Amino acid sequence: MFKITHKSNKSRAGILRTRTGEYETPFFMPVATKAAAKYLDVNELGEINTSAIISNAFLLYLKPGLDVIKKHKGIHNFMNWKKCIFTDSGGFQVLSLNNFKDKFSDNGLKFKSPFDGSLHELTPKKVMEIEEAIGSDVAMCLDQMPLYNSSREQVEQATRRTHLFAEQCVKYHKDSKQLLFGIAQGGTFPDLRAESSKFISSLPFDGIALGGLAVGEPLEKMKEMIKISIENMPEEKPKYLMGVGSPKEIIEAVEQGVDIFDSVWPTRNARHGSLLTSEGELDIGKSIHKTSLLPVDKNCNCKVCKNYTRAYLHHLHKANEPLGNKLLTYHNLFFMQTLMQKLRKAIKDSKFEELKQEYGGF
RNA sequence: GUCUGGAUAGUUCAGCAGGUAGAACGCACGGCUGUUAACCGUGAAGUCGGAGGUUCGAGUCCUUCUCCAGACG
Repeated sequence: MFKITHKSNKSRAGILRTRTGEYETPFFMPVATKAAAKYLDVNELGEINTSAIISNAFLLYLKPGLDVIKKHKGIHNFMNWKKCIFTDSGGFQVLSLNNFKDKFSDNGLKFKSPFDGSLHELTPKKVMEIEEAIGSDVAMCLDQMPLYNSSREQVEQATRRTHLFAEQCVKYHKDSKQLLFGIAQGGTFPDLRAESSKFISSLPFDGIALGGLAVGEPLEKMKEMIKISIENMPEEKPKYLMGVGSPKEIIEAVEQGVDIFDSVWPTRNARHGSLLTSEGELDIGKSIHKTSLLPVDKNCNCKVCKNYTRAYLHHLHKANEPLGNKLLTYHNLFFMQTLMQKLRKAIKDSKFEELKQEYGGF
């Protein structure tokens, strides 16, 4: 299901085969939590060379509910995206949003639905059933992510529990056509990271995720954790760095051997006016762009840069026009997918250093 | 010409038992990373139309002037 086709130092290019096809790595997944990438439809995602997206099993289970998705024979038909879909378990939401009133235990977690107040329990078994019903290409295990700056004891507990959940996810995952990825935790404690990476690697997962990073720690710390994680994972498995990220972080991680990414960073930043360009970030909301006839990025070939001025995009952004969010999101994701394409090529051509130079503005 | 209302941050306005000013937007600068978020945070910016007066103290009360809006002539 995963084949490494090229290597350049520690970075690699490969092919991930799932139920819907073969996808070249490294790749970046736009986040479509509720089966929708905010402001873009599936045609536009395709247009910019997206091969995979990630949705959220937990939120789809609450809304619209599994019966609706089953009626479509799975999420691919439901949202009309026929390429790769990962589903995240929902542990992240319950943990990071305090209005979910979470209650983690070794059995899983109990929570109140924010939509109708109904009580639910997410156990590893239940999460596997949900993800199988949704029919994603890749299911992620239920895990518990410790927040940044948690004490060693808290990280130890979350990691231990994550391991417990991982074993049960393996046990209860039945759909042989769906890949299952485990998630390593360990916070920013090197020994816990190493231990968790080893443990998750010992289970028969199709891929391994590095969880609990990009949660506020400095870049150097994150790099250190990635290094330790990768060293303690088998080379042949695909590695997925969850929640990352910015161009700089992705380049650093690919250099260390990470294959898969997802993040809200480019899309949320787009909505907030922060655009990715060949010269670094550009804040379209600043008044210096108010009358600018320049494109966002003269070196970008996306339809936004080809057709609209900074002044127009500035206007849409300041006027809170939905079209502004759409165009800015489109541009940022185009930038990300172009970056991933270049990374794949650079690995194949052994030109990673040159590429890193090219993106020096970040 | 008379009457009435108004003149407070770049803009639109709030403030009024008289105790040396606030909001929103704008501006500047940060932030955003497994998304229930077209968001969050910080900051700069006003001799309260001018001149007098009453008062310990006036954006707030009185007089007068200027300008704006409306009504009546």
